[in-house]
Amino acid sequence: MLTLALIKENPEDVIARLAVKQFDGRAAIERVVELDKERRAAQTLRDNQAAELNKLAARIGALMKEGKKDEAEAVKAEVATLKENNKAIDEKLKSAEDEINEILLSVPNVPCKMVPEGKSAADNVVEKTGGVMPDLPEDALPHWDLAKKYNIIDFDLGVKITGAGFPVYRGKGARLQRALIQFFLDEAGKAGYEEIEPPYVVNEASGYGTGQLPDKEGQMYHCNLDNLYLIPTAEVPVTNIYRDMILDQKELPKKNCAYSACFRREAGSYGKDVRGLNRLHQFDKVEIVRIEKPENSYAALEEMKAHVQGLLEKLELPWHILRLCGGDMSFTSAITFDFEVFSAAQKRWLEVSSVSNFESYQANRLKCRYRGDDKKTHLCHTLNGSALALPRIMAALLENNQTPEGIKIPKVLQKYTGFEIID
RNA sequence: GGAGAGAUGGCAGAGUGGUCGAUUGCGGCGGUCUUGAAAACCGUUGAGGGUCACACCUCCGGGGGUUCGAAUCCCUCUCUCUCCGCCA
Repeated sequence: MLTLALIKENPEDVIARLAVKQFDGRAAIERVVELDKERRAAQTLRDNQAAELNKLAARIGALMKEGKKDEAEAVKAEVATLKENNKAIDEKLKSAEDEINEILLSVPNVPCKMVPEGKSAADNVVEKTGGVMPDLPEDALPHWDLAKKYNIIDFDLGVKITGAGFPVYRGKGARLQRALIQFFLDEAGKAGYEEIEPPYVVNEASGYGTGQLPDKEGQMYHCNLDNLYLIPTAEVPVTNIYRDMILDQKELPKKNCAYSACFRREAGSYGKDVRGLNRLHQFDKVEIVRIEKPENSYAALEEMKAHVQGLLEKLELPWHILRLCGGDMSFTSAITFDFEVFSAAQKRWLEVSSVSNFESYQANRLKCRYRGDDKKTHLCHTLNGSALALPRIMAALLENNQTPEGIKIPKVLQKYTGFEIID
């Protein structure tokens, strides 16, 4: 959530920046500023009364020791009236605090200055393009047909076992999945990211920490009996490693990577977007997560983008980078770059990575701080990115590399797959 | 699933109603000594709110209660650990 300090410092600027995200925050921000004034006034009052009560209590203690019971009783009466007054102030204080908190949880992160205006995905800006477009014949097959032809992914079997969106990979398909995971983890390791194997199920506190709760509650699978959530991304458990921590600045940056299966309910999805591997309820992903000092977070973001770009180049896929416009960004992000690859038989760009800087928005919820040169605590910046999500990479690889002989495996993966072609 | 124990500052671990925000040890930081380091010794070291800065206030798993006064007593919830059972 946003910090009160940022809001108080320049409410109009916050409102203006929220507008870039197509969020009308005027009422909320103005209310928070007002409530904060009320809260502080009430707090001062209450603190003073508490100080008074503390003194009286100490005096009663002293009087009791001296055996002056009557005097003590008189002071007790005084305390009783003071306490009556406190109740009203306490309630006011608590309701102001609660309301501030509630509002702050409902206000998204402000986009940074580099985020372009825009309402929807149509307004995203293509920032960079690379790779070579494959030249496929007219009768090239989409990946769901290829999956069937070579018997490497069975969607119907997944429906039988679980439901739509839970494909079964088999044979060389399963092997290719494992190869991709291994390749992505190895590359992240080489780039200095410590590998983590996190739990795939998290508690409520972790859901709040990274911002999935309360606003995206319906997107996560929930185990009612234990009140635990299936992770929609490894970002959640990995970032929550740093919840409620004060790091020494010497420990920063923290660079972690993690493979995990990801579970998403994708409520409300429909149509051609969900065909084949394009949108699943369970998929595999390698995620990179960084905890940074604020002054370094944008340099870190560029490093992460370069890392993802490098992966796509090694996989020899045609790619481009989108700078998301305000209206298409997620709730918690300050800036997001999406990487898409071109899936040549579908003739579509598919999102395979999303790299974001959350600045202090997540850190504020996580209470992830570091101690600076001034010996004081400051909020860290958190960042994460997919490096990479598997299904759409798989889709593009299958479609783009299809030949009459079979599907060619990119060179860089061959040592992981142990085969050069799926036939 | 059954039985028991526990939750205190970065960690370990005292503290059972009145200067306890908390003894002590380790760790961290600063210093003395040393060519340097280690050892030893001295000092310092929780977080949040509040203030220009102090003062002051809150926090000993969460919530509620008793009391003039609670880390300490009561209720409740959550979590952790140990043993038994089941099991990869």
